[in-house]
Amino acid sequence: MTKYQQIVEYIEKCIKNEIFPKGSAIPSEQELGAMFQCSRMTVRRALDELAAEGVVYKTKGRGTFVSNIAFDRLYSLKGFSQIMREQGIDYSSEVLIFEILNSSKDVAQHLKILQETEVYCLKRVRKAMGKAISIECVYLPVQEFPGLMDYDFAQCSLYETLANVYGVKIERAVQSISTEDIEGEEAKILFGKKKGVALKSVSVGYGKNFKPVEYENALYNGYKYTIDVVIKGEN
Amino acid sequence: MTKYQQIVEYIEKCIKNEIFPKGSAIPSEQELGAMFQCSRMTVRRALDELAAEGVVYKTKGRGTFVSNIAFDRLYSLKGFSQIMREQGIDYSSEVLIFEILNSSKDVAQHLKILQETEVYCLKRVRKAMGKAISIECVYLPVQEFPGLMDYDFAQCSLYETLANVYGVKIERAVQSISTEDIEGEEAKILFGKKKGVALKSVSVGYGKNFKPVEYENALYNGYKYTIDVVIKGEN
DNA sequence: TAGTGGTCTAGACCACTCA
DNA sequence: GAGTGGTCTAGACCACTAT
Repeated sequence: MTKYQQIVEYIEKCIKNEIFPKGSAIPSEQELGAMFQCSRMTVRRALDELAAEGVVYKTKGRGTFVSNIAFDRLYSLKGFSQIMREQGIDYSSEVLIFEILNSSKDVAQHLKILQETEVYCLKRVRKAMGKAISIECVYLPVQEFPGLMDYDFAQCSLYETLANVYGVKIERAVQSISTEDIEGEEAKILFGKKKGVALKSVSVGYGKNFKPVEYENALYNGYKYTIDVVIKGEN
Repeated sequence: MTKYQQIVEYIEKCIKNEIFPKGSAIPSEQELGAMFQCSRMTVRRALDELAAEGVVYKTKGRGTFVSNIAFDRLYSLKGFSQIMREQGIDYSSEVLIFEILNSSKDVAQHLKILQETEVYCLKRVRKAMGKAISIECVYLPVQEFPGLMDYDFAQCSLYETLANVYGVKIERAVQSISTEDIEGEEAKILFGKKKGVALKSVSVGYGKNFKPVEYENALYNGYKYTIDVVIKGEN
């Protein structure tokens, strides 16, 4: 573990234990440098990281202060399983479709691949406490993830499988949210009715080299579920 | 302008002019240091900023490369006026309510102020090309923004007024998106019907010291309008 | 083996805030 | 005027990638 990571951890711990209470000043860069026997640049590296996360904020000429709000480190980009597990919610997934097909124009465009290229199509119903929350359909290029069909995604987390088995982590995603009239099977699953208005999310997840990894199309019961987002400004 | 900002600008310009094409390696940190007559640390400061924005990505032992996707620098956090202007869309706003009232419990909690504290309530209809897109209701503490009633927010951008007049910039926001049944006046404005299902956005904007600045409650016609979001991972 | 980015040092000068 | 964060230097060693 590097020195600046140690400093980050130390400060996070102090904030959590309220040794550095919310709104208070933390030790100056010089003091921290003395504490950790390191140069000021190393301390700055740590503080800049904490400032980018919103844990602290800096004011020139005054000092560095603990933020009054604790944002989640990464609000979304977690995947359903992780979010549910963290919140201690009893969840499950039901696989409706898992197959290989030739990509449509829409899917190909979003994944930046040629039309008719083979893609996995994984359609699942997400449930929390036994009730359907969303119907989610994910497309991934077969070429990038050979052997994905061996996994049972009623049990496995897709995000975790991509990360652990293929070493691919979603670094960034672009999501568009709208409403959509739905009926038939989907309406029945989400609302228990013949027709309804769903919260629709279309998103593309990008990997390390900013190459599209997954294209996802999800319908939520927007009366029971909200999509939460943290939006960050410059810096 | 600082040196690292000059380097950032130079690289952004080269990428835009395709002097550094997408996917290609940009000059190494040493080379850039020689070009700009500066130390490697200064170059790194510039490259780290570009990497955080997703403009370039770095790989240890290989080099720094131009990303294949260009994300907007700040996707949201712009406010309605700015987004519309950037996209060249003809827009307008109609003020339904602009008054000072004592904050409800809900508003007080989100703004982290005492209940019954005076807040501005600004309710506007947002229109693009003459058609209503959203009904937006913003609450701001009166104490922080004395004299706000002097402005006509049918014409002025709220975000720009906060920034230019009061020096307050929204640095971060948390937004929750869901669906909501609406009827009466609101349904008539958004859908031209007696009833409808709207895309509902509840958000809190935070300023420099992560103090809540504004609490906003908006209803969108989710059939005509989508909420777009960029979600970033760690780093 | 040569080149790259990742980490780190021990200084320096500046603009800013606050008493 | 003392202290703070913002910027910058001119080196250093390391782990990693490529050939």
